[in-house]
Amino acid sequence: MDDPVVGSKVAREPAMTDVARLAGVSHQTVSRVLNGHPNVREQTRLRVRAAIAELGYRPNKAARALVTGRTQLIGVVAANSTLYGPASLLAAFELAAGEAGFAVSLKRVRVLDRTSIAEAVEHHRDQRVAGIVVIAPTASANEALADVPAGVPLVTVDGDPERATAMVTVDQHAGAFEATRHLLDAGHRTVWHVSGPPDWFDAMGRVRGWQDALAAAGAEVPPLVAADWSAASGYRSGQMLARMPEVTAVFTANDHLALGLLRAMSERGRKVPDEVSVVGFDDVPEAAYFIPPLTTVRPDFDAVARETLGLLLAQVDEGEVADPKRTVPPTLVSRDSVAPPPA
Amino acid sequence: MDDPVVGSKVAREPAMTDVARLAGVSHQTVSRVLNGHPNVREQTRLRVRAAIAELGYRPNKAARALVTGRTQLIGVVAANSTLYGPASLLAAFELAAGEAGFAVSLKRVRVLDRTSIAEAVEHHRDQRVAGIVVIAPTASANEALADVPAGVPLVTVDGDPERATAMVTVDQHAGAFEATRHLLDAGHRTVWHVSGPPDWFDAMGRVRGWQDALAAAGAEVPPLVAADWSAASGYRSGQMLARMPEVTAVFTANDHLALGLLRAMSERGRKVPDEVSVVGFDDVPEAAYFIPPLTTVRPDFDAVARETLGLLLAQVDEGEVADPKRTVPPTLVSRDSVAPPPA
DNA sequence: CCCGGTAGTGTTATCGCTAACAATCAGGCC
DNA sequence: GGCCTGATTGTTAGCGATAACACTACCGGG
Repeated sequence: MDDPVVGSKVAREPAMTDVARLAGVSHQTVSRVLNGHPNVREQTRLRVRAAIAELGYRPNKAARALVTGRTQLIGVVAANSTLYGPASLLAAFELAAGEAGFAVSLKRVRVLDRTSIAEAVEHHRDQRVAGIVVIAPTASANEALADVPAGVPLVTVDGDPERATAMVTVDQHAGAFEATRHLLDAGHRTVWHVSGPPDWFDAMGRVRGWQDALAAAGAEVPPLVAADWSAASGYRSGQMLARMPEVTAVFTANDHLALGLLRAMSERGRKVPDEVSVVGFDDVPEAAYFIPPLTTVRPDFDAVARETLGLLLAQVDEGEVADPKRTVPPTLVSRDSVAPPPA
Repeated sequence: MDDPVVGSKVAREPAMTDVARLAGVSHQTVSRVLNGHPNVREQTRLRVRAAIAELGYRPNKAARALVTGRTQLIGVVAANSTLYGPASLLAAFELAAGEAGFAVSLKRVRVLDRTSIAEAVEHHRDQRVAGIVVIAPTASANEALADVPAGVPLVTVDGDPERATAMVTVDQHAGAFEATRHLLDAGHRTVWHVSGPPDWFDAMGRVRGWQDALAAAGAEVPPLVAADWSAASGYRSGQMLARMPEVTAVFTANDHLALGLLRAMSERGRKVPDEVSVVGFDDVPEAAYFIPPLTTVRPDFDAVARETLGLLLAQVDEGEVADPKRTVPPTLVSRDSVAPPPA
């Protein structure tokens, strides 16, 4: 007897016709009220609203999507990564999209290769999403985007700055430039760089920013120390750099590399910042509690998210956008890991 | 002239009838092929598949959802947090769901309060999701779940262990118990604990595991040091504990607390692990590169994700599940932050 | 007084799919 | 041969919304 039955049929979710019947109007009028159509008498509108409330009616999005051919859904493709940058970006975007009334359908891929990304994009197209956002920080992801047919609103985040398509990125070059100049300004003759993986655009942008800052200052460009994003590789790089007395300043491509480097320096007895200065990138929440507190570059993920959403919605509404590339400058956060070089 | 037109009508996405016409069958037969219905002749099946491929046909999910009343969508509600635990859980779940053929619709909320969660759940119900997963690690989130009407398949992750509803959690108690016992086994007379925020179930479970391990060993229970999850509060707690010579072993509720604590110990000249042993919780990727490498407890997020998905799908298929609570035990990862107490 | 315009509302067709049932055909059995 | 059975396929009727158009008052102007 617990089954919700009315008469002989099982109760189902109320539909527009149920509301219409209760309010004594046609279902079309209910639709007009729901969509804010102007030509509905105030009194009718109120009756319909009351009926909606009474029945607990909720519009069926599938039906609407079927007839309009659109959804209020944004598809996001991201790597299965908990790296701080991508994860923060994702969270910021989901929040921004949600607050703009869009649902976010997320597809994680194990690897950012052509097949996976193509599949994820197809998956979203199957769902008839309004637009797609791809977090594509690697070269392989970039290639995959070539396969995406035009006509689908699509914004790339953290992708290849050379691409002509719609894209939003953190200004890696400016951040790295500023980090490097900050170290030079402290009096260091040059700055070493521990870089991220070479197939990441973020990493490459930071390398170029570093190089350009050195060049602008007329400083010697030391060999690049290639690593990945992990504390482990930062540690290995640090073990090498710690043995070289001429190394007095290091800019690492992210904070976790810096963490590993700090440990290597500490093990070798090289004091930071007295003997070696270090600047990171990302400003992870715990960076202020490294030993010593880390000077680093903070990207504005909220701004990237807002720009991304704006660009995507502009494409949805207008089809094409004139200048579809946005760059968001990061800021330097100064803490205790930078000092003048030893005399 | 660039518009894709055929005859006098603008080309639209091919529908089932287009496939049917090309294959010389009825649209229903196409539907049967798509849904793997048994009674279709092999030859017909092949003709239909060929037509599908030729047209690049993709089924319209909105139409299917409309008629079946179901979707292949799972709604997830999560806080807008980049804390390692919740973020990893989320990523693992999204991947698992995706590989099981489900799309994930994600709704982030700024705060885990009653209103936000209720709204997020409504949002998902509007979308007619097949089921909902709420990552509800705090007391406030737990309250909000009381408002969710029965009948919607729903699984809580990291929620209140006392709740009777479907839930999957990391076994906080077991992890904390093991961490504490590991320190006692090393010879420490007792173990101090720096806890997470008291409104988090994770934090409370870890506190109880710690207490029970001390009680089981007949060790004295020192006062609890209450903190939040941040390295900052770990640092503050560490500044206090570093001054107390009787403190030789500390279990922190997560790795970032441990990081802050390590820095405070280092500043005060208390050597880890020679004078003070430390165990964390989470096994963040960089924990192996703390100074010293951190012994910690590693939750199995992939297993939690799998259990969650399994439980949710079981509810979708069977309505009710007999024993809807799953606990996933974590494992201790031993590194260099634990040693016997100083003589 | 008739006409056209406009506000407000209803009627009907349609989106693309699945469910239910009907129709057809072949083979086996009496 | 006629009938039953099962495999295969087609026909029809919705699902719940929007779009297009039709209809009814009511208004003012000629």
